Parts: sequence; structure tokens; C-alpha cells
Amino acid sequence: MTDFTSHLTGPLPPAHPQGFAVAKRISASTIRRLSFYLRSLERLRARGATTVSSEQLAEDGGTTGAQVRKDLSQFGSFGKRGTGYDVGALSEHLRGILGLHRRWRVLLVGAGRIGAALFEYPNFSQRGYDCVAIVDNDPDKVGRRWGTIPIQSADRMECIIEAEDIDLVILAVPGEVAQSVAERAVSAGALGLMNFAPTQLRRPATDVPVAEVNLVMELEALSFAIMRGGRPA
Amino acid sequence: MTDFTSHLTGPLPPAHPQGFAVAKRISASTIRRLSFYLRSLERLRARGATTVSSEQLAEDGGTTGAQVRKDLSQFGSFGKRGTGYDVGALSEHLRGILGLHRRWRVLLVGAGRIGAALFEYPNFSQRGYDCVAIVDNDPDKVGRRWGTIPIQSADRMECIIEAEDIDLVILAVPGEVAQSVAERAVSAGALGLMNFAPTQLRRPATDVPVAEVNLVMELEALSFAIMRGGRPA
DNA sequence: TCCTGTGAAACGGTTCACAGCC
DNA sequence: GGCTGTGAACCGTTTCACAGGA
Repeated sequence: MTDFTSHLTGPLPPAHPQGFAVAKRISASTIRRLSFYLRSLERLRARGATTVSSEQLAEDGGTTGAQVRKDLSQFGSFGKRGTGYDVGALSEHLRGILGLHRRWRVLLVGAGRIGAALFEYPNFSQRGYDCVAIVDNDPDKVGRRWGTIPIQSADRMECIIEAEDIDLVILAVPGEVAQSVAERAVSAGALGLMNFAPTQLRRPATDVPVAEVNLVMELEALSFAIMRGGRPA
Repeated sequence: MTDFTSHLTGPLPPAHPQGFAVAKRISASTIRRLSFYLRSLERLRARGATTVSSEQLAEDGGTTGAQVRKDLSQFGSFGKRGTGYDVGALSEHLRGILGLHRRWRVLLVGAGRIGAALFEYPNFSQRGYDCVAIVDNDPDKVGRRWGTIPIQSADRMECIIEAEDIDLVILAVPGEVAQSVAERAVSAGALGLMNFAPTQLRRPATDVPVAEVNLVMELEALSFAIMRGGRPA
């Protein structure tokens, strides 16, 4: 199984201001897998399972028991030898690690098709990500509402980020403006960005994590994979 | 710079049927970078540059000259010592490597919000990915048209894949049905899948590459990164 | 001199194997 | 006996450093 890599370009190592033991660097792949384990656990819980072994958790994630144990061991000892992990307790631990014990306030920049799709995406609010504001630079769109949320002028972005206490900014804008919107968002105090423009952002001076969702790159990797060694036909 | 990984789970190593020298395995990160270099080259070309050094190419991609040279050297020797790479020639090489010298026929499964956003996404057809058919299982949608493309019944998927000679299938469907749609698409002859459902697909028996675009996972990785070592506030 | 192409070293993530606890 | 937690071995990727051609 090949695993093509991506996307989330994050901040430099934690470098704690005080001389505390610097938290061990956690690899990107570990985080993705944690997110996956959490989903598996939730399915298990729904089915009434109360306990699960590392091997079972690995099962439909395409990984191994050893990997699951290594991943989890970076955050603590959550299992019982001879028994496995408690489904409910482990879920809660993972939710805490992934930051799902709080809700996140999201600003959507760009009220086009992609913006609309994301705004309606039910999994976001289920998981604690609330779109609390929308901006667009098209005067025809400004003033309309999506549900209860008004579309405001993109000029007001900085002020909205501060007033609404925005954590995350989703960039659903054309590639040409993505970089400048990103920089404005970061200076106004955004803690993280998710970029759908097909332009990889150059890191703004203030280093915040950026999740790059580059659909074209994804398709190119797909056609590459098909051409070499993919199904002969 | 952290680089969170993802997404494209591909076929097993090439294993050429004849006993040819098996093509060297190319890492997923290399492919992503190639895709990125291509975009940089196109910008350079638009600006009239005719030659570029590995260091310059690395510049706004957050990587190094050495990495660029290693990546490219896996496919051949495209540069001139003392000079650098010819912008036009290297672009063409990369386009060939990434499979952009042909067009790809795409079936969109799911005519909801996400489907609509992808259908309209201009970068797809610019890059050679043509959405030539749409299916949905909602009878209200079947029969409508998006541009010139009619939305057909999801029952007809297999038959469309064969008749329309579909290469890639984009799954913009709810998580619960993603797995079964994926399996049907693969048995009908799809060469690759792109999955937007927040469910990681278990590999169907017939192994085809799958690009997983898991937006929730992306957000979770983002909030994780913010919580550790992200901006203090 | 400048910049590529590439072996060799360094690094980091995954797998292995087993000691330790239930 | 079963399963976790973890040091050690392994392996792939990135970085280094330099030989060699324009």
C-alpha cells in the first residue's frame, strides 16, 4: 500500500519558552492515524463494543497492531495488558488529543461553490467546527444570508476575525488572491488556515499551521499512480 | 515545517509482468513535489523565464535545491550543469511524468453540494480531467442537466463506466455508501478513485489507487497542530 | 565559476521482538 | 495465555558534500 503524503504544513517544533521538557515531535502520519482510530472507535462504540485490541483497531485502517500501540504510546498508556483498550475511554483521550473537547470558530472566506459545499458539510459542525462568519468580495453576494449567517464584505475580514474571535480561516478563494488573504488573516489573529486554492501558500511571517487541500495535486498523483503499475486496463 | 501526510493510497509496487527492470519506486512525497514544481515552472514561464536553477525551483515550495535535484534525477537528467533547467522542457517532462499528456475521463458520483463544487472547479478541465458523466440516486435530480451533462441514475453507473470509457471516479457521496459505490466502480473498470466521503475506503479486491480527501481529518490535524506549539494566542 | 547529478551520511518513521502486567 | 508498551533493528527519505560537465 502506497501512502501519498500531503498537506498540512505546520509550525516549527514547539520550542517551549520556558525550559520545559520539549514535547516530543509527533509525526503527521501519526495524527492522521489517530483521527482514523477515533472514527473506528466511534463505530465500535455504536455497535456496543466496550473493549478493543490494537490489532482490531489496526484492522480496517490498513495498519498494524504495533503501529497503533506506538502511536498511542506517544501520548500515554491507555490500554490494559491482556485486555486491550476501553473503547469509551480511548475515544475520549483521542478527542482530547485532537482538540475536539472544545469547539472551534471558523470564518469562511469565499462564498462560491466550494464555500457553499463546505458551509453545508455536516461533518464539520458535528466535529466541533462552527462556521460563524462568511465573507466574499462580490458585492452581489454581500448581504445575502446562508442560513442565519450573513455574507459580509471581504474588507471587513480583519475586524470580523477579531470581533468574532475566529480560530480557523477556510480559504475558498481563487489562487491569485489566496496568498494575500492568508497573510491578512494571520495578521488579524487566525490560528490556523485551511486552503482550497490550488496554490501552495508561502508561509506568512507569523507561522501558523496550514492545511493544504490541493485537489489538482491529488488528481495528478492519481494519474501518476495509474500510469505506473496501476491496473493494466 | 511540518508536513502532514495523507491520502493517496495506491497500488502495490509496479511488478512488471515481463521481467523488465522493475521501475524504481517513487515516493508519494516526490510526486506531490513534482506537481508543485510544475506549477512553479508554469508561473515562471508566464513571467518569461527560460531557465531555472534547482535552488530557485525549491524556493517557494518550502524545499531545498538538493531535494529538487534528487526528485528529478529519479526520472532522468533534465538539467545542464552550470546553467540549470530549461523551463519549457522541464515543464513538458513533468507533464509527461504526471500523466498530463492525455485527457482523463471522469465520472462524478453524487450531485450534491460537493459534487457541484467539483463539477464547476475550473482547474480540473484545465489540467486534462473532464467530467463526462454524473450519476446520483436521488430521483429528483436524475434527468436534470449541469451544463450539457445529464444527471443519470446511479443504477446505471457500471454501464456508464463501460460505455463512456471512464478512467476516474469521484465519490462525492455520503460515507455510508462510499464503500459499496467504490467497489462497484472498480469492478466496472474504473482505474482510480477520488473519495470525498469521510470514510477511509477499505481496499477493494481489485487494487486501484485511491486519493482520499478527508476534510474532517484535515481539520483535526489542524486543531492538533494549533494546540501543540501553535501560536500561543 | 556555476550548477547539476549522485554516492554516502544522517534522520525519522515503521516493524520487530520481547519483557512486563493483567 | 493474551495483549500492551517499548527499546532495538530496519528501511526509506532527506540532507550533505563533492565530482564532473557546461
